[in-house]
Amino acid sequence: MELAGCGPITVWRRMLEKHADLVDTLEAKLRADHGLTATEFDVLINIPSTTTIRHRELLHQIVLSRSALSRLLGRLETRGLVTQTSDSTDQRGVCVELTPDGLRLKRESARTNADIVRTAFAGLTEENLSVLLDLVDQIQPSPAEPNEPR
Amino acid sequence: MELAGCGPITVWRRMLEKHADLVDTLEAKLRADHGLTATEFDVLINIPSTTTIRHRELLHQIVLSRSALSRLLGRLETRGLVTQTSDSTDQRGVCVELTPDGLRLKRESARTNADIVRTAFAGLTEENLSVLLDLVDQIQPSPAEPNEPR
DNA sequence: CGCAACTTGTTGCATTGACAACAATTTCAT
DNA sequence: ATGAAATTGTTGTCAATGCAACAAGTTGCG
Repeated sequence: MELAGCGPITVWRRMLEKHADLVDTLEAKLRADHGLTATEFDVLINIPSTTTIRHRELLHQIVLSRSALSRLLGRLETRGLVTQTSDSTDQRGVCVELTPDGLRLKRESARTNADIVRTAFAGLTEENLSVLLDLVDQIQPSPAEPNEPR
Repeated sequence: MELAGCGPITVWRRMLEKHADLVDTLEAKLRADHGLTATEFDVLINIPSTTTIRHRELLHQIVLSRSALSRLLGRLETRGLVTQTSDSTDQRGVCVELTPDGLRLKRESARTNADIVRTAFAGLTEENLSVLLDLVDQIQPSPAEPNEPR
């Protein structure tokens, strides 16, 4: 039997709630202040400021299908936030680069994001943060076993 | 300046990663073992086992638009997991009830879900869980201020 | 009563995402 | 070299979601 409110399921549920709350707050602010969805923000943040990056690389850093990324970058290009050029060393590849507008938006939205996160965590001391990080690291999801014994 | 790897942004990023990992694991298993999406699972879990519930009530407990809930319940009904009947005391309302199949699926999927969560948290002691819960509760997202000073 | 305002659920429409199929290119084994 | 296999990105198609508009029912104020 588990102590009142301290079983893993309870903790997980609470984490889910907090996660949803904070993500909602972040998405609302990014949308309102910068016209960005969470996914667009993630992509923007992962495009280097001073060089290009290939779709392939971006895919490793964010959670999105290739097709979704492809179309999302198309939208960003239409909005003038990035440019896409063929990789000269590998004709299959597409290099993405921030435009000046895109770079500005990246910086501004990153600041917005960081401000909100800092505010949310404002009640925790350095020590708290350190302990929290340590505990979170001890959560170990089994990595979705790919074995399907047919 | 923040200590190496202990700023709120770092902690938040790590929490995002763990969250995504665990959610992925849960979704994969629910899908594979029970043919349920995460949303369907959430809905199923929130339908009482021995009585009916109205759409309105369900909406308070899960994160979904009315239209999405309406259609999702339609799907569950088609699959024979729930029945929907008009509320006799309020003709606007729709009462949802689990079928025997739905009840069984609710129980089985809840067990699957709990097993995975428990496994993921297996490395944490009771004390750890308690501390983690406490720290998580101290995270306070500003509730997406609804003031739009036009 | 009687009509306006609210509540509740459904439907039309647009957006976004994943998966599968595809085309173009590169890599690798022979 | 040469053809098979792998990589990379795009496009077709479909499922799921949210918003707006709507229909039906309820409530409340006069």
